[in-house]
Order: sequence, then structure tokens, then C-alpha cells
Amino acid sequence: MNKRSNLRDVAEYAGVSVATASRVMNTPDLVKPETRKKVNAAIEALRFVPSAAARAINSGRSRFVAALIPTLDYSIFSRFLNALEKRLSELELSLIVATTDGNPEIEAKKAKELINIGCEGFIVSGYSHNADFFKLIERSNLPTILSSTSQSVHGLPSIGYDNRASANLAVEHLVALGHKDIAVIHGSTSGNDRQRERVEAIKRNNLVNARFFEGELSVGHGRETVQRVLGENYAATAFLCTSDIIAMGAIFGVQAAGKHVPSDYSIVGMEDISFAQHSNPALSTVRLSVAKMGEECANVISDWLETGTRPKSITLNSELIIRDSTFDRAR
Amino acid sequence: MNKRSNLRDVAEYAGVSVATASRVMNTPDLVKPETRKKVNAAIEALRFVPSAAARAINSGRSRFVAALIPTLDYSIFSRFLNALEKRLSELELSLIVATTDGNPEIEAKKAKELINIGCEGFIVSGYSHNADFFKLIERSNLPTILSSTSQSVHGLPSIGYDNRASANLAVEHLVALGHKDIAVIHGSTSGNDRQRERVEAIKRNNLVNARFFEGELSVGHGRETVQRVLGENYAATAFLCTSDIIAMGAIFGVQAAGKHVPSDYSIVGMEDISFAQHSNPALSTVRLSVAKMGEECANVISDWLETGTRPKSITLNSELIIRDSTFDRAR
DNA sequence: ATCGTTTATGAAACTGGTTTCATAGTCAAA
DNA sequence: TTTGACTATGAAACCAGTTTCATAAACGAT
Repeated sequence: MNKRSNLRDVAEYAGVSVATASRVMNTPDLVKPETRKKVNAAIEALRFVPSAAARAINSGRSRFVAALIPTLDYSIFSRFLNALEKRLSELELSLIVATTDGNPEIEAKKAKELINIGCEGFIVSGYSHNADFFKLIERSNLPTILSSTSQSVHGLPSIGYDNRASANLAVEHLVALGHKDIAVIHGSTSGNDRQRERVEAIKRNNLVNARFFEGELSVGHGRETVQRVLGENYAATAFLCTSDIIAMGAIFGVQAAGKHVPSDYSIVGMEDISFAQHSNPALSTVRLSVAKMGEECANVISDWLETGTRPKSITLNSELIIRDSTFDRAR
Repeated sequence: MNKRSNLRDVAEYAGVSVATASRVMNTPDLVKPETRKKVNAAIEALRFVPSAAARAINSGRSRFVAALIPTLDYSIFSRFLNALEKRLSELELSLIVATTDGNPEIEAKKAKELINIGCEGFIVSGYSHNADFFKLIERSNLPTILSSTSQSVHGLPSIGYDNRASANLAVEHLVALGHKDIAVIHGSTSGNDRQRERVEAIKRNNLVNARFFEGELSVGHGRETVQRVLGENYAATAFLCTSDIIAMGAIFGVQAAGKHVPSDYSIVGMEDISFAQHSNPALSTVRLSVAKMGEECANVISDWLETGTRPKSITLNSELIIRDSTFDRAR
């Protein structure tokens, strides 16, 4: 295995100085065409690939940012990252993905490693993180954006939807349709501030009688919870799910129990996944601007890196999408 | 903005040489505890964070690999990346994600950029890539694994499921149930070798009369195609979908047309997404070892990086999961 | 023919670490 | 008291590039 050739090798092979060889790569206009040709031939012959590290050491920039997210296995995060990566790429930044399983210790540990390998900024989900994490961010002074939330902490800007307002949109929709007894099926609130905010918003609303069912963010949780609830004699008329994936499970659950959506039970979700518009019935939901959030995060962090000035937070609007899974009880 | 401090600053502050400061970071045992304490105090005081680039320039390693995938927006890729990242992280490697939209030119362009920023290896999906890409890989000599396929090209190892065999599993299941006229709903075969392999395998099977419907990999495509097919008087008795997401749409489509799955139409999918086991009816499908693939890719590329020896290909097994969306016509 | 201005190039300094090699200091054994 | 071995440390070389600065050659204008 003959080791990789460097600029010195290229310069020697071409019979020029390293400075000239370097110029051919960066400012070719300053080099006489004839010389340029010789150097390019040397590059070709020696299969020269410049070292990123050496380049980074001079520019002081690695040109990559990291996203710390709980998992890639939820549509909301993968859709977000998809948009984020696309826009970052246009801005000539690369994206490192690190998953945390929603565990703050893992998050802090990975953040530290990422700082060590030279990432220039962070995009994290939610606002609650442990002390180590915040210390790390403060110490390293790296641009950091809180996403999926409109809460800002430690002076860090947030780019996301308002989880309380979004949840309220769903509640108000159900209230407007005449629902009072609502079963709320949600994800774990302990390690997940997005879920917690949504649940809290619903709890605060005193126009409804809500009962809360916590479990994982999965189709199975939605389905099983509905089947359990229908088995008891708890008289809910609607299921408010703080995630579409749970809502889809809820639809399946109601149908499996021989009941009908929406005439027996109304169901609302949150996010607007691709399934929502095609299911039977099509799912009423609160659309979260997930892709927009990805784009904005990319724009804002790029700007932050270029200008060095801390950006303002952005709250993206959520929108109630009324489809066929909710039903007016007054009619 | 006072610029980041470096090892020289630390050494000066602590009243030692850079060499000693460096030792405190890497081989602390060689430094007298007293001196070590002074240096650590300096590190703390100056908020020193070592430069990754400078470190990489010496070790020659950046410790990150890149995944080039069409999109993060398909569950199959995000599940794959989720497992990949998890395992890579355990192996102390970071993951850069680059999406290509399934466009070979974008792929080659991004690969080039990734090489420039110093990534140590690639994991790409499928086996068909353009000449530029292969030239780049050959020239840079970077470890590269083809995933999601069992085809190996240009001497590059593949880690994935056998798309033909997987498709055959689905066809044979339908044949065994007495189906002969099958509508195959699939994704685009032009830019997607995984879809192409599956479709080709089905075409080769002469026990069935298949008609093919191409469209995007989406719930909508499944649903709309089914509704169109049911509108014509094409007498299919089963829908074979080369992706679960299409299959879910197909179920919705059949039900929306007032027909029943599986007694009127059998439906099989491919992948085994989380929806499959919870839908009504639960979806029969061919389970692809997506997570396993992620883990293996991580293991193998790590090994390749450590040992420098090109690994052998791995074919992961697919498994037919029979649930309730397929029906024995003989009964 | 001479002067001033470009243009093209190279030597060397520089980035921020790691590593080698030399040396001063400490301690125990002869 | 001298020798040998070991510990702790620093000077300087090194990695692979970029950039500054000086200089030689080429060119145009007087």
C-alpha cells in the first residue's frame, strides 16, 4: 500500500514549488497556463487528493454541523433532517447525524465527541438538556439552535413550532365539534419536552374533560390504548393523539373494535405524515412545518457561522387540517 | 470575540512547554501530577478545546464515514441510518449523511465534496452509480460499501438483502395461495436498482400473469393505482407491492372502493414497516433486515478502516411474514 | 536604452497539534 | 562517592496544507 501523495510530491513531480502547486488548486488564475498544466498532470499522475485536515487547520473551518436528535426512526425527525441536509448542502455545509435515544447523558457525550472532531455548530431537538450539555455549548461557544420547540433557554435561539399552540388547535377543533370527553393518547413526557408541552396545553384547557394515556410514539400504542379504553366504560367521544403515528393506530383500533371513525369516535393527530391524507378515513391533524423547520435551521446556522451574530428565534406556524376523522356531534 | 486558545497559549499560561501540555492530554501518566494539575488549570482557565483538524493531520484519520442515500424521507433509509449511526457511534465513528435524490450526478458531486472534507469511507445504496463516482472511489481508494443490494460491482463489497429473492418470496406466496393474475405496483425502476431487481424477478416468474404499475414510492401511489385498476375491468386478484408504503395505500384503496382485503383482493408488501402489523388487516409482507443491514455496514466498514483489507459481501436473509392481507383462493 | 509596472514564482513562515530526541534531575545500588 | 537506571521535561522536527513577502522575468511606455 503506497501511501497517499501530498502537495510536496506533486510539486516535486511537476518541478515547481509547493506554493505554486497550492495556487493551482486555489487560485489557478495566478499561475501561467503552461505551469498549471504541468501541475495538473502531476496531480493526475500521483492521484493526489488534498488533505481536508490540513486545509481545515488553515481556514479554521470544518464546514460541518451536527444534528443531535433522539432517533431517526420517527418520521418527524427524518423528514426534518431530510430538509435540513438538502439546504445545508446548498450552503456548502455537511451534516453529521447523532442519535441520542432521548437520553441527555448520551446527548452530552456525543456533543463532546462532536466538538472534538471539529463540528462548527449544533442543531438539537427540544429545549431540555442536561447541565453538562449546556456547559459544553457555552464553553465551546459553538452556534447552537434548539429545534422542534419555540421555547428558548440559556439564550439559545429556537426554531420550531409552538407545541402548546399546536395542541390547542387540536383541542379547540374537538371542542368546536361538541366533544367534551376526550382521551388523550401521547408519548412519554419525561424525556420529551415536545410531548410534555402538548400534554400541558391540553391539561390547561378547562373546556374539556381529558384523560391521559401515556406510552411510546408508535402505531401499536395508539391501537392498543384505544382497544383498552373501549373495553372500559370510559365514555370518551374523541381521541386526541399528540402524534399522527399514534392517531393512525387509534383509527385501526377503533375499526378493529367494530366501531366507526368518525361517527362513533373522532380522532385528531399531530404532524401530518404522508399517511394522513390517504387513510380511511383521512386523518384530521395539526400540520407541523417540519420541512420548513429544516430549511430554516440550515439558513440560520449558516448565517450564524458566517456573521458570528446570534440569530433571533423563529416560531413556525401550525395549521389545522380538517379531514374526515373528526365529526360534528351537533349535526 | 477573543479567538480560541491553542496549546501554545495553554503551555505558556501553565509555564510549561507545548510538548508537556500535549502529554497532559494524551499520555497523562508521563507527567508529574503537580505539573499535570497546573496544565489542567490552564486548560480550564483558557477554555481550551483541542483542534480536530490539527489532531487529524497527525493521525491521518478523521474518524467519520459518509452515507450517500437517495432520501431520508423513506422509512427504509431512515431505519437503516438509525441502526448504522448507533453502531458507528459505538465504534467511535461519526456519520455524515448526504442525500442524493436518487440522482447519480448529485451523488458523484457530493461524494467528491465528502472526500474533500476528509471522510474515511462511504456507504451507498444500491449498485448503480455513474462513472465519475466509481472513478472517484477508485482514485481516493476509500472503503466503500454498497448497501440495500446483494449485487457487487467494481469489486466493491455489498451488504444487503437479495432484492430478487425477496420479490420471489412474495410472488411464490401469492402463487401458493392460488393467485395467477397479479397487479404489481412498484416504484420507479429507472433510477432505482432495488426496485428494478424486484420488478425483474417478478417478470421472470412464468407462473403468474403480472401487469406492472409504476409510480412513486408513496401511500398515494398505492391507493390511486388500486382505484384506477379496480375501475378498469382488469381481473387481478392480488396486488403485489414492492414496498410496504405502497401496500398500505393499496389496502386503503381497496377499502375505499368498497371491496375487502383479503377476501376480494390479496395484498403483499415488502419491508415490514411498523404499520404493517397494526393495520386492518395486518399486512403480509417480506421482511427486509434493515436494522441488521445498518449494524453490519457499521461493523464491516470499521473493520475495513482498521485492517485495510477489503471485506467480503454479506447477503442478509429476507423472511416472508404472513399476516391477514393475503387469502387462500382455494379455500 | 531606461524606468515603472505587471506577472509568475519560490523561500519561508504559519496553522495547531504530536512525536522524537536530548538532557537535566532523582534515586538506588555498588 | 561514583555509576547506572529511570523520570520529567523541553527544543525542535514533523504533519500537509496556505499565505506572505521578496524577487526575477517580461512587458510597455517614455
